[in-house]
Amino acid sequence: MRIGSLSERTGIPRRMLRYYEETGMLIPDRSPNGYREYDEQSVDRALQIRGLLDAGMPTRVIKQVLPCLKQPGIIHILGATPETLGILEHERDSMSDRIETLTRSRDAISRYIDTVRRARAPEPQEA
Amino acid sequence: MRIGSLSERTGIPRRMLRYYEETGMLIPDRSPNGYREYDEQSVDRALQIRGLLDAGMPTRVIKQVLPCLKQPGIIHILGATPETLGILEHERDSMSDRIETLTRSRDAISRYIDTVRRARAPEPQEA
DNA sequence: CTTGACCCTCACATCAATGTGACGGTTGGA
DNA sequence: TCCAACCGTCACATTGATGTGAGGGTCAAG
Repeated sequence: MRIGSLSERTGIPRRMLRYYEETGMLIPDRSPNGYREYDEQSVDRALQIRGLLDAGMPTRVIKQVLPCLKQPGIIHILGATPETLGILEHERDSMSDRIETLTRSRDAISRYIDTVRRARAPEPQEA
Repeated sequence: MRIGSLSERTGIPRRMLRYYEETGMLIPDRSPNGYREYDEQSVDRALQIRGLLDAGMPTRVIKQVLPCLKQPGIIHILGATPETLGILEHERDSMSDRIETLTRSRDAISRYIDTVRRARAPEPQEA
């Protein structure tokens, strides 16, 4: 599919899909006329990128991390230098930290919401 | 304590602590001479802010979310308009999304690391 | 009183992620 | 043929989180 369809299906602006290519995170094929041609997989991949960016992960890291998130067999072990491995481990740990922080905060927010809800609508009210 | 100590104890640059104040996320007292005076609580609070920023949450949102993360009793329900409540719920949901994305990715990375490790350092288990 | 280690504000610089738009090519249908 | 709806690159603008440094107060110890 072309960039417009992918954009529509993912909700990610064209500009950003081009940016993803520029940073090496998501590189599409090219039609003879020069148009970007994305395969079906790109939908998931783009959304994954979107999610990681939203979670504060820089493109530089996403690029390094993405190859591990492929489904079909792990054939790309070859390219794993010890250095890359170290980076990945560090990244895994910092992701765990983020997850913890986010989880703690989210739970606190949830409790807060519940409390307010309970304090506000203990009685049956009429809309 | 003053900004230097807080900076040292949290690892957060002075510049950023001032920025936190500027954005309304962490507002210290002031000594008569104009110096910022932080209380003990500020340590946790600053780290919390740091964590949420790292997790991609913008200051604008952190500012709105922080009041819910206080420990001592929930006396600040009063200021909770239905609008704020809506924002909080939305934020809670988007945090859950981020947590999911991060967790999925982290687990994938972990599996990848394990696989590479195993392929690289054959263990005396079952050859 | 001087010095050194703090602190202040202000303002500009940087960097990554985005927005926006100019200018032009491709293609399919009225 | 011509237009509309796509697509391309290029390049500048913006925004949020930071770095950096200039110019100047505060204060305790020597």
